[in-house]
Amino acid sequence: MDWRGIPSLNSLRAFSAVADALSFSHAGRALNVSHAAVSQQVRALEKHLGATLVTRDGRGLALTAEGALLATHLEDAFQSIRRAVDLFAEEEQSRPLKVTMTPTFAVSWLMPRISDFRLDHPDIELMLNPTAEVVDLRPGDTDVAIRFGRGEWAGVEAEQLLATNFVVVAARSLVGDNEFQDPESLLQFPWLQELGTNEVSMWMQRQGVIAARKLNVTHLPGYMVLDGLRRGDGISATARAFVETDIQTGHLRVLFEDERPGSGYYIVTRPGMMRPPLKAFVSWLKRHARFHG
Amino acid sequence: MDWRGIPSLNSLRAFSAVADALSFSHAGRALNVSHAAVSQQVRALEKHLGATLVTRDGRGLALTAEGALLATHLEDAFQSIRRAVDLFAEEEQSRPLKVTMTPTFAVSWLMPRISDFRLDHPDIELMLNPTAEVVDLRPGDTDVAIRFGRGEWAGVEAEQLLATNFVVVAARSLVGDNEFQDPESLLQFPWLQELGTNEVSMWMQRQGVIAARKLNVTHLPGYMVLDGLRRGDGISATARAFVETDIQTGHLRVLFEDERPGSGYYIVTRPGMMRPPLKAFVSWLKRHARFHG
DNA sequence: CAGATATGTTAGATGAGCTTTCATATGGAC
DNA sequence: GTCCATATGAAAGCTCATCTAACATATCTG
Repeated sequence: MDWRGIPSLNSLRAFSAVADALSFSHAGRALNVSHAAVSQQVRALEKHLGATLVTRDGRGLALTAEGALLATHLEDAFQSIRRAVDLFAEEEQSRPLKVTMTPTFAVSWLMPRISDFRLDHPDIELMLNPTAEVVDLRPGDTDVAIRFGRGEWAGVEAEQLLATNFVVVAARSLVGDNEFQDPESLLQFPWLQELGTNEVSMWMQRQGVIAARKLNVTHLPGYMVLDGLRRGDGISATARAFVETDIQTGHLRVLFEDERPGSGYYIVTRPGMMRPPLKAFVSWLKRHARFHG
Repeated sequence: MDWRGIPSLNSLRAFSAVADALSFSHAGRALNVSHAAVSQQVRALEKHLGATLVTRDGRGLALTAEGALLATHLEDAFQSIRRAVDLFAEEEQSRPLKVTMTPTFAVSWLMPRISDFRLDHPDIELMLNPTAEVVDLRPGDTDVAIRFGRGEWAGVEAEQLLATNFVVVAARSLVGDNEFQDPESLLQFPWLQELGTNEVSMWMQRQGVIAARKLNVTHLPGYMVLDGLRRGDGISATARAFVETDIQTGHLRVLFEDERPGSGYYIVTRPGMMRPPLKAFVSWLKRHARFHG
């Protein structure tokens, strides 16, 4: 595209509005400027093109033959722009909002609240992708991820949604009331872990327990881990917030707790502008985190 | 057309240029601005639309899916504008230049010089309309008129091309060497006058000679009047400049001369901008009036 | 690693485009 | 005709959108 020789777009717009309204005053109102502004723009355009586009006869205007010619083509062009922008906005508005998160978060936090969001924003189509995999936030693909961590990811924006520690918990029915000083002493019990993750063995390694191979781990879909944990099928590691109630009632026991500052679930988005549905979702998340813990 | 909600046209243009060049720097060069200007415009557009349009990765850019969508439609729209402007300019350039003038002026002044104009501007198509009728300068129709008078016409622009008095002349062979003190004494001679005009009787009335009906007038096409005058077929009234040579040689005699300030031939155009071919013609006229009288 | 070539970001300059104001022109109501 | 409502025209001056300048940073190439 060669941009040379094209008159100021604003003057073209002004003229197009004038051709439409056949009045500087009306055109000015349509463009939200004064009649004088429109008049000046049109005169500038006439000067640029070296031709008379409108004839002024006192009150009222008329297009010259040349003006009419230019106007018809310009009208098409500006309507193309209109359409382009409208189409874009519509696309932005209606494209489903893709959210990814861990299955545990989905089951324990998001699903119980999600109908409220659908009620608030019936026009926003949600696509939830609960998966243990860390999904790329590619533009045009996933809009937002909810991840556990300390908010220290490069190249993305992270805002804490839920502050909670990472805990190793088990049903009292499984481990009784014994005190466990040493993580190694937990190797005697069966463990539950989400398919495709290895948080347990990583935690063990962090604690200095090397014998990961000795672990008796049952891998199962993420949404089943908490149920198994409560039933006493095994020990597991999870965010404390999701089992807080069970801990309070004494049904579950906290065996070890990672107390690292900043631990919790984060809203992770691409840097830059958020499209309206994403904005709505993020602010809904934050509102619910404040009110309902 | 509803103009609300459309982002700044300049930012749309900047983005379109970026989408085309896939580089702020190149786009800036194409738009004749700095890379920073383009960058800012695009960022403003992203803010307005609430979406990320381009991803910056160090050196080089890439459009997001949304950006690509918008860009394709915008490209069409801006090319429409391009076409509209180009078409207009072409039309302006190639539409024949319509000129009207009196037949006398055409024969005596314009035709002897016109081939020079065609040589200078072979691309400009000329349409000459030599007629006694006073033609309206309607936009899109007649571009310029050459009229005799004193430059006092309302609603048009008039610039003197040729200063010359209005004279009543006759061949010496017709009227001899007698002195004529009184216009009335000329009634004895035959008169020549252009078809469709009555300048002679109007001149008579201005001189206080009422008996217009007594005039012996031969009406003939304008381009034949001067020839008849020189042959001695009758007295006529005309602009002095066209018969100056005959007067100098003594072949024609000036019987009366209207010495009113400002008398002459005028270039008469519509107020406002002149399209390029008109500009070229007018300046050619003035150049030749200066050099060749 | 140095050099060339991108983009990012900010502060500050500039001018396109605007509003304001007053003058003028026109048409309709009376 | 006069008055009033509603146009455009022209000029002065303001202001904010837009640009440049300058420097920092990132990436590819030789």
